[in-house]
Amino acid sequence: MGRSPCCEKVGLKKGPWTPEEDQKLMAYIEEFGHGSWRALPAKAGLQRCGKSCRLRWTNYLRPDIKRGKFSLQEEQTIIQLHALLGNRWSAIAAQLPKRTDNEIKNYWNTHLKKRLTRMGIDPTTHKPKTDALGGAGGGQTRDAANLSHMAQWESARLEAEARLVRESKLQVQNNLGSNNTQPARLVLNKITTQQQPSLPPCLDILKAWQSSWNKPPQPSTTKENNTKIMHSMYAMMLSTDDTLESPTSTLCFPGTTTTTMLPVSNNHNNNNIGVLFNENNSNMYSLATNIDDGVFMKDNTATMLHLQMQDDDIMAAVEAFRTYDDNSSNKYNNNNNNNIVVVPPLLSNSVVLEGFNNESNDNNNVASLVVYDSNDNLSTEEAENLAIINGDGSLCNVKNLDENNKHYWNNIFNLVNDPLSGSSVF
DNA sequence: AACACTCTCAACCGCCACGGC
DNA sequence: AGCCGTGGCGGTTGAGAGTGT
Repeated sequence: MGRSPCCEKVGLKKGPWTPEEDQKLMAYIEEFGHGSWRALPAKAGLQRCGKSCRLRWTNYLRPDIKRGKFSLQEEQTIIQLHALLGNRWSAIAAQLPKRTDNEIKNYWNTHLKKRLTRMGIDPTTHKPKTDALGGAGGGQTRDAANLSHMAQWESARLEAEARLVRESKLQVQNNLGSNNTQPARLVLNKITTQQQPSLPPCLDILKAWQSSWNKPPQPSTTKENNTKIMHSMYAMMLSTDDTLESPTSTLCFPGTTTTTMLPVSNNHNNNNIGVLFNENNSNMYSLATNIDDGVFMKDNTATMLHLQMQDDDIMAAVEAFRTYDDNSSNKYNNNNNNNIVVVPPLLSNSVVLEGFNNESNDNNNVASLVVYDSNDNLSTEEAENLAIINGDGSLCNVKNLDENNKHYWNNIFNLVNDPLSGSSVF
C-alpha cells in the first residue's frame, strides 16, 4: 500500500554526516551541480540516499546559509510571519534569507514558542490564552485586554518591521557595491538626506532619530506615511552593525554599556509614567517609576522593580511590564489600559545617557540633543520630553501621549485587521 | 565523579504536489 | 486519466551537549 522508499535503503548509511562525506558532497555539487538527487550519491561516491544528500546540502552545506544565533530582528520576523502563515516554515524561510526552514522550525519549537507561552500568548493563534481570561475578576479581564492589545500591537509592529527591514536591506544591498565597510552610513545618508558629518556610531543613530523629530506628529497617518516615517527607526537599527537589530532592542557598541529605556505610561496620569531600563545587556529589567518627588530614580530600590528576564528583547520587556502590573500595589493598578510605549533605545555608555527633547530650536524645527549624566536622575520634565514613537510611526512625547494614543491604537487596529497589510508573502 | 534530567538541532520519516510519460 | 518518480514540506525523533543534584 505505502509507497516504497525513495531509494534502496539496504546498505546505505544513516545518521550524522562525517566531514569526509560533507567534503564529497560539496565537491561533487560544486563541480557538477546536484542534478538528480537520486543519482547523486552513486556519482559522488556516497553511501547515502538522495534524500539524505539533499537534506544535508539544503540544511547545512549550502554556502549561502547563515548559521548561529538568530538576531532579534529575525526572531521578530519569524513570530510575525508565523502569526500570518502558521507552520509554513518554507514560506517563512523565504522571508529570511540564508535561514533554512528546518532551522527556523527548530528555533520556533525550542525558543519562540516557549517564550510566547510564557507571555500567556497561545503560540498557535498568537492570541492571549483562554486560561488567562479565566475567572470573573475585573482585573483579569483588564489583564486579558492588555494582553490582547499587546499581542495585536506586537503583531502590527512586527508586520511593519518585517516590511521595512526588507526594504532597508535592499537599500543596503544596492549601496554595498561601492563601499561595503559602512553600510549603515549609506542607509543613513539615504534616509536623512542631510550631509552626514563624521560622527561616532551612537551619534549616527541619534542623528537618524533626530530626523524623525523634524517631522511633526501626524494627525492621521496613511500606510505610505508609516513607511516613510519609520525609516528613521531602521536607520537606527542598521547603524548598529551589519546585523539587523530591532529599534526596540538593546543596542550594542564596542566598549560601551547600554540602556534600553521604555517609557511606560497609562493614559491619564503623568504620575504613573515609568521608565523600563535594561542595562548592560543583562537580562535584568528595572522599572523606574515617577514617584513622589517627581524624579525617575534609577537607583532607588524602594521604587524600582527588578525583573529577571529570560530574553533581552521587547517581548520580555512587555512581559516585565505585565508582570509588574499584575503585582503592583497601586502605581499602575488603575482602571485604564496600561500601554507600553516604546521609544528607540537611548544610548548610554558608562558616563552619559543621551536623549532628545523637543523644546528648543523653534526656528528651524530641529530637535536638540540633551546629554544626561547617567549618574543623575531623570527629572519628570526631562522624561516627559523623551521621544515616543507611536505604533503608526508618528511621534509625540510623553506629555502629549493622551492625544496621540487614539491615533496610535486606531492605526494598530487598522493594520492588524487589514488582511492586505502589505506583507510580501501575500 | 556519577547520574539524571533537560535542551538543542541535525536528521529522518511519511505525506503531498507536481510533472513526465 | 492514471501511474510513477522526484523534490519539497512539516512533524517527529534521538544523540549529544549542557545543567543540576
